[in-house]
Amino acid sequence: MAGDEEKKAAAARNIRDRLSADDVIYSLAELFKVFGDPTRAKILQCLQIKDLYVGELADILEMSVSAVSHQLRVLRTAKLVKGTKEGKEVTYSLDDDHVTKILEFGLTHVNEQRN
Amino acid sequence: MAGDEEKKAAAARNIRDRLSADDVIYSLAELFKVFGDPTRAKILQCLQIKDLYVGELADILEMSVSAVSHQLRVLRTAKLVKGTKEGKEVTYSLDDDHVTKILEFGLTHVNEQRN
DNA sequence: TGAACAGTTGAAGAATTGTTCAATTGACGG
DNA sequence: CCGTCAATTGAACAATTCTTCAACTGTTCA
Repeated sequence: MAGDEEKKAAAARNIRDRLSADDVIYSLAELFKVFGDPTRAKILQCLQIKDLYVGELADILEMSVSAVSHQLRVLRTAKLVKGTKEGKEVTYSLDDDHVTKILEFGLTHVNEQRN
Repeated sequence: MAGDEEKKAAAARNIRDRLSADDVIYSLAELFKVFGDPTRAKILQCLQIKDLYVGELADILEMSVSAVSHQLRVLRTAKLVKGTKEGKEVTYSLDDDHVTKILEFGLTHVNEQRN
């Protein structure tokens, strides 16, 4: 059949047009990528409990201050946390209402998966 | 002060003990990592619309069948999609109630961030 | 001023990731 | 059985990621 390829292409276009715009998808993936690292997930969990400064986070996670700081930069760039300088220390806190919900949701999923 | 270091360590331990167990955190990060790639996010969105077989997905995403298949393997491993062989074709569908909600949630977040 | 401390930054290296290409498996029709 | 089509797989490669180390900025306090 001759128009077969065209039909397939039209069907593909139909679905493709219903997806989110490319830049939205990229932002979405970017967001999830930030959550997709154990260190960052832990940092976010810590900050759910209370605001903390970098040295404290390093102690809790048993990691170098430098490593923690690098990850905090990623979280800052994603606007998920913010740091405010207080004297020598920089205290970090969650900067986004969604963080808690997203983590919660993921945890629910993971726990259910575990049965 | 001598007991200062000990106090800090105790405080750190206190917070650390309230975090999710390490393997839970790892699973959590692993889950988000799967969502953290544009191609996979698109595949999931496609399968939200309707079940599709590999060739169709390749057409929609304008990618090679091989590339799509590799990503489907990742999604399968994460138990987010499942494939069922029907003749020569393998039809894929979402295998998890949470997928839609997680994507939805992420999209809401991304859209709000955009203002 | 300068020593000590908190944090950030950049370069470097190992490890992981996503795509491509070629080879392979498995199902179907002649 | 053979050729074809759909899909999976493994090796290879470039690109990205995460941690470490060393150097640096900036603040405090003596």
